Amino acid sequence: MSGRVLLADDHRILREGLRRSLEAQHIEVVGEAADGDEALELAEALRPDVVLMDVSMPVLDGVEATRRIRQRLPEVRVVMLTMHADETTMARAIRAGADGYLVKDCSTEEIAETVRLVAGGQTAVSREVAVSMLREVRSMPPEVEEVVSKREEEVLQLIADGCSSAEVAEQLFISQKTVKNHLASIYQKLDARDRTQAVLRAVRMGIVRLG
Amino acid sequence: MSGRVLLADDHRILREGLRRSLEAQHIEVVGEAADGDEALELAEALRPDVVLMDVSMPVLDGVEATRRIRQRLPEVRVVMLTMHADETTMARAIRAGADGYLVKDCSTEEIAETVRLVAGGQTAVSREVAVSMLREVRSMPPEVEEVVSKREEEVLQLIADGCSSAEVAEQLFISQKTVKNHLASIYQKLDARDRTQAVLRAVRMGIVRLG
DNA sequence: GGCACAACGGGCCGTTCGGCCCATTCAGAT
DNA sequence: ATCTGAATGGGCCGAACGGCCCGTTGTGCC
Repeated sequence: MSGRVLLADDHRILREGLRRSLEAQHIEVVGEAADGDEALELAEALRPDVVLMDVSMPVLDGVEATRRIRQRLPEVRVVMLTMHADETTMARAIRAGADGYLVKDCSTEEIAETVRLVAGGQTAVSREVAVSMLREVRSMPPEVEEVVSKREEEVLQLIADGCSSAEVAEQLFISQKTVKNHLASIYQKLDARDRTQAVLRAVRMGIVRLG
Repeated sequence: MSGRVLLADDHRILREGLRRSLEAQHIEVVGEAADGDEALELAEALRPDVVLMDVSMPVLDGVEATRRIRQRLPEVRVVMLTMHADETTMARAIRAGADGYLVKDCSTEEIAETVRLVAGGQTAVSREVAVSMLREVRSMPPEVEEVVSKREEEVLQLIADGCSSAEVAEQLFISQKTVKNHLASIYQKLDARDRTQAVLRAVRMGIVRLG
C-alpha cells in the first residue's frame, strides 16, 4: 500500500523535487503532468492510486481537473497542493472531490504520510488547512459557492465595474440580449430585482471585488 | 477658572449624576438641556464656558448643535460625550468644532479635568478616543465627509436598501421628481452615471451601510 | 439686501432596463 | 437515449431611469 502516484504541477523543478522526496519515502511516482489536461489524460492511462495536484495550472485548473478525474475515475484519489491555505479555493477543491489538501511548505514526510493515508482510503489535510477549514465552516452557513454560473459572475463583475448592459455585451463579445438573459438569471438566483441590488448582494457574498 | 458648565443630554438621570459629580469637583453647572435645540438656546442665554454635550439627542443631533454653537458663540467651548469611541462620529464632532471628546465610562475626575482644560483653552480627549483618532487619521487621506448632503445620504441609503425611486419618494414623503433630482446631484458628486455606481462608491466611501 | 445652496417640485424626452414569450446548441448527468 | 442546465440569441412592451429645461421656498453667509 505504498501507492502509485501521479504528479501534476506546472513547475518542473517542483515536480522533480517531489519525485525525489516521495521516492526516498518508498513511494512510486508513475508519471508527471504539466497541466490539468495532461493530468486528466495520464490519470486515465496510468490509473494511479493518488494524484498529487497543484491548484493553479495552465490550460485546465487543478480544481477542475480534480472534478473530472473524480468523476470518470472514482477509484483515483486526489491530493491538492497549494501555496497558501486559501479558504475559498480549499472549499472548491473539497467539493470537487479532493481527499487531501496540503500547503506546499509542509515537510516531505507530511506529504508522504498524506499520500499513504489517502491511498488507503483516508482523507487528510495539513494542520494549517485544518485551521482554515474550521473558520470556513463556522462562517459559512449555506453553500455560497456556485450560486451563479461562471459567465454570470463575469457579467456581475463588469456591472460592478461600471458597465452598462451594452458595454458588458461588448466586453464579452455577446449580444445585449444575452447579457439581459444572464442578468435575469442572476436576479432570480440572488433574489434581486435590479442590477443595483444584484451587485450589492454579490459584493456582500464575495462574488465580485470592488475597485 | 473652574468653569461654568452647561449639560446637554436627553437622559435626566445622567444629567443629574454629572451635575453632582462636577459640583463635587467644584465645577459650577449653570444649566441643563434635554435636546440639541435647548442646548443651543441655553448656550446663547447663559454663555457657559463649556457645554458638555451628548452625541445622540432628539430634535437636534449633538454634533449639529455643536456646529451651530461654535458658529454663533465661538467663545463657548464644547466637549462631546459619547457611549463608544466611534471613529466616524468622532471625526464629525471634531470637524463640527468640539474641543473635547469623552467616552461615558471614563471617571468623573477625568471629566472634570477635561472641562477645566477645555475651559482654559486646551483641547482634550479620552485615552480611548486618542487611540481611535490615530486609526482615523492614518486611514483617511482626504476629507471623506460632507461630499453628499444629509438628504442625499438618506436617498443613497434607501437605494442601497433596495428601494426604487418611487419607494424612496414614499419613504421620505417627497415626490419622485425630487428623488431624481437628488440622484442627479449625487451622480455628479460621486462621479457616477447610474444608481448602481453611486451606491457602490457610497459603500466604498462608508457613506452607506449594507445589510 | 443679496448671493449661494439645499430641498422641494413640474414637464419633456430618449434610452435603458426588466419581464415575458420564444428558439438553438452543446455538455454533462441519469 | 433522454433530459437538464448553461450559454447563446430574437422580439415585444411597459415601466423605470437619467438628462435637460425650468420654477419656488427657506436657511445660512457675507
